[in-house]
Order: sequence, then C-alpha cells, then structure tokens
Amino acid sequence: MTTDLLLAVVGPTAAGKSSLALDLALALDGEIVNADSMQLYRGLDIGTAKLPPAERRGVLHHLLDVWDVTETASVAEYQRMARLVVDDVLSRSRRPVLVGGSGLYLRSVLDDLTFPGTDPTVRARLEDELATVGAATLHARLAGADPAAAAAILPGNGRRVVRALEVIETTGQPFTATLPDYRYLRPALQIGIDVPLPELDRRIEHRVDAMFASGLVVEVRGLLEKGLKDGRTASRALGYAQAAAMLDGSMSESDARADTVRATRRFARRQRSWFRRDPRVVWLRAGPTLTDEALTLIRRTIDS
RNA sequence: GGGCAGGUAGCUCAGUCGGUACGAGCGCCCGCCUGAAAAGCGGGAGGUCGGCGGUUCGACCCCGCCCCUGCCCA
Repeated sequence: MTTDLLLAVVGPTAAGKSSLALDLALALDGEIVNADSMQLYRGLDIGTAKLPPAERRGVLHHLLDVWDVTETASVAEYQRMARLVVDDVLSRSRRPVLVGGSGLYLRSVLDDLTFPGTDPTVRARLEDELATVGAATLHARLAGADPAAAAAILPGNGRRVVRALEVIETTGQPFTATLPDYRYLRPALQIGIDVPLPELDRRIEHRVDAMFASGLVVEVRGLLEKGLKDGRTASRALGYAQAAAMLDGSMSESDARADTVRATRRFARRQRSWFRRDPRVVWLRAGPTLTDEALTLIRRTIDS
C-alpha cells in the first residue's frame, strides 16, 4: 500500500492534461501542482491555456502565476518550489497531482536531479564570448577542460556549451551533460495521454484559433507594457512571440496565427519524443474512458 | 489574337555558358537534452528539372510545337 504516491499527468500540449488532472484530483483528494514552465508566469493566461479559477472546480492549484514576465525561467528554482509544495501537500494527507508538459521540470521533481549553481557574471561573460567567437570556439575550449562533456554536447549548441563552461568554472567540477537514469526519488506514477498525431494536430489548430479569438493579442499588448520584451523566457512563449510580432507590425495576423500553429506542432513533437523516451510513463489513449482507466490504474498501483 | 517573364524538392526560390541536380530556406519525419526546456541542438526522407518531339555521343540547360501561371498590348 503506497499512501504517498506522487501522480503526474504528462504528454504533449493540447492532449487534455489539465482536464484529466482535475478529474483525478477530485476523485482522489488531490491538489494540482503545475509543471508547465510558461504557466508559472503571471499574466500568461490565454496563450498557455491556463485554467481560469472559475473552471478549477474547487481544486487547489499550486505554482501558477509565481513569476513576473521579466524574470528568466529556471528549472532549479522551480525544483525548489515544487518540492516544498509537494511536501506540504503530502503533509496534509492530500495527493499531489503534477501536471504539465515541461519534461525537465517534471524530472526535476520526480527524479534525483541536482542542478549546479549559476553565476550571472560568469554566465554573462561566456554569453558575450559566444556572441563574438561563436559556439565552435567555445566547444573547442570545453573539449580541453572536460572531454566527456564536450563529447556529449554538440558543437553547434552554444547555449549548452556556455552552461557547461559556467559550471566547470564556478564549481571546479566537470559538467554532467547527461540526465541520470530513470529512477524515482519517491513512489510516483506518470500517466501519459496518448493522442494520435493527426488528431493532436487538429486540436492544436483549434486551440490556437480559440486563443486568438478569445483575446490573446489583447493579453500580449498588456504584457508588453509590463516588460514582456525584456523577459528572456516569457517573450519566447508560443503565441506570445507571434502576437508581439504582429503588434509591432512585423507580422500579419494570419501569419502570426499560422506560425503559432506550426511552432506548437513542432513543440508537441519534441514533447512526445521526450516523454516516450521515459519507460516509466504509462500511456493511456485519450477518449471517454480515459479518467476511469486512469483511476483504475492508480488504485491498482496504490494497492500493490 | 499578339508580346514579355516564368514553369526545378510539399512551398518559395537558386543553379548548370550541354556531360551523371552541389542546391538553399521553410515544411515534413526522427532523435538529443541537468539553472532559457513553449528554449536550444542534431540527423533524415523528398525533385530526373511542365508535356511531346527534335538536334547531339550525351539535354534540366539548344530548337520546335503544346499546356499552365503572371504581367503587358489589343
């Protein structure tokens, strides 16, 4: 009997995670813990498909609206917050239900990941170098300092090369460039929602249309006044970047919409490949019996 | 009816002064991923070059006819 089982609802965007999570939380005395990097932002509502308070059916939601749009997202910070929340929920004998499509964020909670610290000064200097000398040069330097990391990071991936160099410089330790094996820190069950690709693509298109129709552009106009442009992460959110481009006249509305659909589809594929890789995810087909199947699976897991 | 431009990867377009299409961007498929992860990075599959005929050892590139698209003239 596992009383402290952690639940997670995962899968690509627009698969129906929020809805299933809500059903599960209602049936199991659960509380939702957001694991979506963009829903952590205050004000990113329509474009992130954040469930409006009125539709939360009384279920407690954690880790929504905690970052200002100008802040840069950070898994490490999310990890700290999420672990505190999970412990708190469990301490009240409630069941945490993590929901979100940010794979690394999920793993930062479920698995034993430790993120080495960061140093803004070192980071800024390296990013500056990246801009001037290019990724290949920095990768060559990495090869000298940490051959294993260099072998694991592709030379063109400037971002990761910079991060690796930053860690090596600030900690004096080599950079671990590969994720740890799939092993839960504490009992957990990840339920993946499986939606056939053509169907998923259709849902994405409808969702994007609905977002534009229900005021995404107005939302973005307001966020721009709050400094969205200065936000390194939030400004790149799907739909937000496009709506902003539309507002500054560099993109037509129909292009913004089409580009958002395209980018979201690509994103969904990246999510799929991330979650499919994790052998622990139990996939259930989207459909009318999804909630029941999930509940059966959960009860069986708890009793075993 | 006449003139001009053009018809090359799913799309937009390069290209070969005749010698097996060097293609590019986007899209598509697949994968990677430890402090930006809705980000970042990589791999792959797709064209026989509008159609027919001719010239030539050899044509996508030359010639003829035809079809299609756009613009112009009438």
